[in-house]
Amino acid sequence: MPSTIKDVAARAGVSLATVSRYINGTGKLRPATAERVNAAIAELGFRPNAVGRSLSTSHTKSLGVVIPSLSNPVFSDAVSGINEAARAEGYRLMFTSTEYNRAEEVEAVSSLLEYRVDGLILTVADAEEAPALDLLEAAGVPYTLLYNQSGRSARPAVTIDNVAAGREVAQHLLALGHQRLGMVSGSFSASDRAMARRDGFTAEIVARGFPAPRVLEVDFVNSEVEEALVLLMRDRDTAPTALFCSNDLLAISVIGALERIGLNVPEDVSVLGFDGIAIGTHLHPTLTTVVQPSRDMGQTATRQLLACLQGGSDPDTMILPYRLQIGESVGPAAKPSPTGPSELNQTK
Amino acid sequence: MPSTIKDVAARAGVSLATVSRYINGTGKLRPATAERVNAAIAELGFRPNAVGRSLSTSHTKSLGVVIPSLSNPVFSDAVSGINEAARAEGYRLMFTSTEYNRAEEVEAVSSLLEYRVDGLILTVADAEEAPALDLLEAAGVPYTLLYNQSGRSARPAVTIDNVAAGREVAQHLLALGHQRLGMVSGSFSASDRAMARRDGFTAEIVARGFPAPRVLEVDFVNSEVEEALVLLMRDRDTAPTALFCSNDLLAISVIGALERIGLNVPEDVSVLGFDGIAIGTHLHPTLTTVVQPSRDMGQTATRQLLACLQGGSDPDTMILPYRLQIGESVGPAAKPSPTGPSELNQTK
DNA sequence: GTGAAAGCGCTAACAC
DNA sequence: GTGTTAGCGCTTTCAC
Repeated sequence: MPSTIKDVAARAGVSLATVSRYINGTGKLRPATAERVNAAIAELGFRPNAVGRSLSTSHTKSLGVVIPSLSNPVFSDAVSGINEAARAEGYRLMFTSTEYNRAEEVEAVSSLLEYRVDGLILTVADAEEAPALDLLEAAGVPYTLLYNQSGRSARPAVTIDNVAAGREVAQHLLALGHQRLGMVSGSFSASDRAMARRDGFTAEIVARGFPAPRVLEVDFVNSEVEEALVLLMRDRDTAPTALFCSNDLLAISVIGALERIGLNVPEDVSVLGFDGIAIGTHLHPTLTTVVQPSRDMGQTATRQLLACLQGGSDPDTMILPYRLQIGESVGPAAKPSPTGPSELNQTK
Repeated sequence: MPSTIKDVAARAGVSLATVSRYINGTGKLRPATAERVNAAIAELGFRPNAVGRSLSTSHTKSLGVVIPSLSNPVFSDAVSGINEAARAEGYRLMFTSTEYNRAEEVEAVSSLLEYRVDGLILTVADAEEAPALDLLEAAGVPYTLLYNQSGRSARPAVTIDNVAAGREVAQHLLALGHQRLGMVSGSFSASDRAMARRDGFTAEIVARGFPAPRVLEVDFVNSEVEEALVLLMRDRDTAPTALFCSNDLLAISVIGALERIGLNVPEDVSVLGFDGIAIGTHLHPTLTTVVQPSRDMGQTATRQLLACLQGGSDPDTMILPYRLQIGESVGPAAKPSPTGPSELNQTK
């Protein structure tokens, strides 16, 4: 139904090739010709068909984006950055969220490959074990990982040093006098970065001669978080005095659950998050967290990928800086109460 | 570089048409033939080129999505819903966020039109005055608005009744004894729904014989919010005792600013938000807000649009239910303090 | 400076 | 059942 280059050519009394040249600015047109073409285009409301062009040029000027979820601001911020950087270079985004479903990863990538995106940016569950990435490599389509901890597999990624961040979190907590530390994480199998944070955290604690942290792996459902926490915190004399959460959303859940079971943050337990989502500074207590430059990471990944598309080289891994942001949710270790441990769940 | 149908045909010793039929399941193949084709596809790692198919069929199985920003959970939730519903029907998403920039709206739509998306879902600044939509209509590409208050222009939309919601907010506040009400909104020119909420809010208040609310229109920058609030709240005897914010993100800013200038929520001022973003229930005080079924709205819009694509009919407007959710950020009107108005900014 | 024509990968008549 | 062929809308040699 929309008009084609052919219609424009007929109307302007020139050939297809001339119209094409006019549109793409390739080759010089006599001013008079250009004017006639221009007029024809305007009169017809002609809009070049990118599908035809893509078939002909074998590139689509579009990028695939695959992320686990949009509900976490960490990802939506990154996508904002991707969007901005892509648009600046005239690229469109084909977007998919997998909802943390690994099977979706390969389905999404397959589909994006059929659409012949020029490159992709993605966050997968586990960069070491990702059929979706193998697919991409087999297809020879450039991509760059975002957030993923691409360990020994050496896959191109824009990320932070999650292990170092985990260590720094441990140091911070230890420096505040906490001796019994714990970690609460979402499913490790859905997040290689959570694993890396745990590894750094644990390593540092052990290296300093403290007992390895108790690690709670929870399915991200509120009720389950609360249940698990009741168990973990039952005996205040042995329970952790500080909890490192693998991400801010989880930290927020944890703080809520803790308060519901009668524990105050940070007086009774300190809670530290990860990601640095904007809302963290508006909470009470404000979140202490490791902030990742999400938007910037998205932009960087995109620019890098785009550079490779023009240049031909393959993307490299880039480690961006993180920053420990001090909030109110972490305090100094409480001195053991002289009157003995306080009771939990006094409501009953 | 990737293999084509032709390669597969050659390898399987059949014609292009046969391979095409196999892929699309159109027409019957002799089992033996099907097997050979299947083997050839596997051996070659063949993946059909959607660009070629689109050119041939003149549909792309892709939907355009244009929203103002991903930073507001209201939009990222909607996009999640869109993503889910689209994927269920085998459609891909071409995504753009305009960052509340109206010029971007038409640029995004133009570009999406070039890519020949089969339909679009979008939230524009103002549905009454949107060149981007005129473009779409001229092109005859089906679309449906999301969140927009498509007033007399009768453009197809999936939304809630923002006017009624505004009225209900007013009733709620009035019922709690508040007599001087205020509203804080982002730029009205960037949000027809904010206008509608204000209109309903104001109309109800005036209809009940109370003075029209003071309306603050702020550019969404924290410092500006605080400044404006200082002015508005200077004289506690005449200042509003309850503030209706046009969205939750703004409400959160407002609560923060209020506390910074020494006013407690809800003791000194009640604050009511709009949208029902998930984080609202984790704040202190928890947000009282009008919740929109964002994810559901995204899904509904998508399903409706998709139905039209198959059916041929044009999308209709659907008004979904909203729900006033009571939180702690709104309390009963404070009795005038017997000792006179409290001082502001006592910190200095 | 401009035109003619081949071809990008696929689908859909239309034959056989 | 399966093959042939003509496009879909565009870009791009290669002539002129």
